[in-house]
Amino acid sequence: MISAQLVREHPEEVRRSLERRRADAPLDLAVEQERGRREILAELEELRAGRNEAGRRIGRAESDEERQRLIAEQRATAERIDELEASLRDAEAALDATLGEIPNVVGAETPDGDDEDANVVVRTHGEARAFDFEPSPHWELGERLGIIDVERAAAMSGSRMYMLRGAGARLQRALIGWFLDSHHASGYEECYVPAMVREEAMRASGQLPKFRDNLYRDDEEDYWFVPTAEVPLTNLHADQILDAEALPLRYAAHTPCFRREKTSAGRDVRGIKRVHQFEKVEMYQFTAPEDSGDALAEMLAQAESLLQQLGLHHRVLQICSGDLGFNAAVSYDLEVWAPGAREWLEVSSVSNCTDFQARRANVRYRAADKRGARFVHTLNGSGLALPRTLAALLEQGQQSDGSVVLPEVIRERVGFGVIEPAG
RNA sequence: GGAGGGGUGGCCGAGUGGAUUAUGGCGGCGGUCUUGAAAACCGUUAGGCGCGCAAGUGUCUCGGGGGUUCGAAUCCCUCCCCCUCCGCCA
Repeated sequence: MISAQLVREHPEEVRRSLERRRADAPLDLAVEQERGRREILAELEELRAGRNEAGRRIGRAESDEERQRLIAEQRATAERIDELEASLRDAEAALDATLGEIPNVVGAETPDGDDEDANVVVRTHGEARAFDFEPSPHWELGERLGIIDVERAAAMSGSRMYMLRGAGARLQRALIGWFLDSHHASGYEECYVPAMVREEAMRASGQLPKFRDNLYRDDEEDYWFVPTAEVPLTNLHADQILDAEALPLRYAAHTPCFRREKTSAGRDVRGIKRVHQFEKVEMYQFTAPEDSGDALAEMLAQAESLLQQLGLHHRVLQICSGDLGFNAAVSYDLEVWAPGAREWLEVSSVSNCTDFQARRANVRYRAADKRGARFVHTLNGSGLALPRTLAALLEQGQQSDGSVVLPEVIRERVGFGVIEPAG
């Protein structure tokens, strides 16, 4: 959520940001609602001050008659205060809802552009391997090797579900452990977190109300299934004031991620690229505002190093203004090459959300020598999403004999170096 | 699932309708004293929103929300969390 203060004092800055995003949002309405809220507040506070003063006099009243007279005087005021309090509640709720429709202010370093075609390839690592045979897509490889079973998963759970078996399941588990160990070694505190959270927590991280359509929830109780570990990690410090010396706080967590994918019906239905349930390791940081730029670069490098060590051909994209996520001011995507499917797969998105998410979650910090509390900056980055990483490993590592050779770095951990075709 | 007890400032803890601008203690910070420190004593000790150039000033916050009342930490409703006991359970 952007601040009401920004809307009031620098609406032109927000307007420019919306133009850069090629997005429409009710900025003018927010400006108007913000002004209306203040008008109500001014009258209300004046009446409250009068009431408090009258209360003191009533308490000190020497005779019962005087007390009754003073009380009678207050009746009309009390009614007006009730009215104004109701108006204020409505006005604040309306303003909050309107502000909730406005995306984060685009970062200065984010390149301008209409849509994903304008994203900038910052760098590419490795080269597409030359095959002396026709490389297969991962869904064919997975089935042939007996390690991805879409059919049996669909039988029990429907489309966009999959299961891993044998070497596939073992490889995924090894990767998750290795990712977490890498982040731990780089100073990220490993966390095991709830994958089900309250509605309030979904609001704090900004999933609600805007992205309701993509979330699963329990039918009877107030539990929502997280679409990413970003949700619980954001909430880790919700409503707290942190010590400046404690920043940056860096966390990593592995969770299942649940997504309805309602808005992408029909897209990416083959394979395990877009599914309702998948595993992901997520990195997260809370930083002082002045440090979030460096933290973004560090987090991006951390995610990239995993792909480099895995020897996967990949590229780094800087997301342009028109393709930027709602919460983000600056984002980079990491895409790995899938030679069988002949497409780039997004395995990580690393974003600086500045104070946008921190304001919703109410995460602040206080510098030792300064008064007051300011919102922290939050950053999140996948490190990494498992199904697509797995798909790229299979497609890039496939051999003419149908086997898949695994990268050196993961062999000891997974316990084998080659996945052989099933008998 | 059943029965009961709780939630007050950084921490502990008093307060059960008005003089509370939340008693008191601990901790933190500043000061007096001291060669220095301790002790003692004195002072200070949050956040949000509004008005104001500022100094200030008003208002809200006693787990969250709503209500009763001229007035709520205090009474009522509701939700959340913690603790004890019983049942069930990996």
